[in-house]
Amino acid sequence: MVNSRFSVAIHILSLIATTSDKSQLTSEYIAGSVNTNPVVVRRMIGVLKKAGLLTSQSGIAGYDLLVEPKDLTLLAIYHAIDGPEQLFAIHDEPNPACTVGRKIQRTLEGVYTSVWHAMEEQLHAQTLQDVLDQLR
Amino acid sequence: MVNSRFSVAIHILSLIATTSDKSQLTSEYIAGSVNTNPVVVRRMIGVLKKAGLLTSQSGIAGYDLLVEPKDLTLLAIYHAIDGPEQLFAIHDEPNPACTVGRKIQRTLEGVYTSVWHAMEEQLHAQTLQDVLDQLR
DNA sequence: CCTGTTGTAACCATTATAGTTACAGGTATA
DNA sequence: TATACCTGTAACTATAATGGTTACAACAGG
Repeated sequence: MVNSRFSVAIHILSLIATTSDKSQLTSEYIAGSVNTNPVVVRRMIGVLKKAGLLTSQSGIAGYDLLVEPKDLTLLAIYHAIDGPEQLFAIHDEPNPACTVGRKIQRTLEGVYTSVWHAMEEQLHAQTLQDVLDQLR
Repeated sequence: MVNSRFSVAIHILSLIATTSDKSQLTSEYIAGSVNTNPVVVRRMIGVLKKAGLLTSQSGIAGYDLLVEPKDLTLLAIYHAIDGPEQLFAIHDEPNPACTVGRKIQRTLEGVYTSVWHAMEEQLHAQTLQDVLDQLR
């Protein structure tokens, strides 16, 4: 199982998208909703900021989305947090002297790539707005 | 990224399917091809055996597949090794007092389930025989 | 100035992973 | 039977990832 950063990122973006009172929207408040530490939130927000999904100003509470929720696909969020594109690890240095060992890595890469593409399609088909609609 | 057990399992099954000289097929030989420790191999084989994919006999070298490679889907292998069905972790106990926190878990579960189903389809569409064909 | 905030670096506890040692017990053969 | 080789499994360990935490510099606004 992959880490929970993707879930946390979606949670944070949902909060930013739905909270009207910006002065309320501090990293501490967000951390209270996510149930984690404010630093974890600020760290994640830093990543999302670098990816161009939102802005913030040092010293001032509040964050602003730079992309409309309906235009922000979950895949874009996934890329923003630099989630792994390979879901399954492939063991290192199988024996090249063996027929199987020699080609297994390339073969598995092919398999996993097709799996990954299927995932990508799903993530591309859903937007933050879809998530917000389901939170109602 | 998930662990490499799935890759190792496919590697092991490929070796068993393609090695004609059974007396050669020891856990040490397999470990040499996978590039790991014989105990890691035996441990994995124990799991595959419990799942009914192969047989072995204590004390005797060699393993036998119980399912034809063309009938063994990668999804079946994945289930055999009890791979996670949830790819992304969801953070624990978001704040129920918050609109987002209250519903985020269920919403994410829905999203991740659709993603997982897409993956399942891909894994179901490929068999061990397909892998063997690519190893040629 | 004082309070509250963001942005980061640094450190730590917990857990997962896979590698390793050790050994009990089965099998085959000289 | 003695020997050699194998499987099966428990137990331990080193390494790395994850996420929580402390600490503090820098900024904003009353």
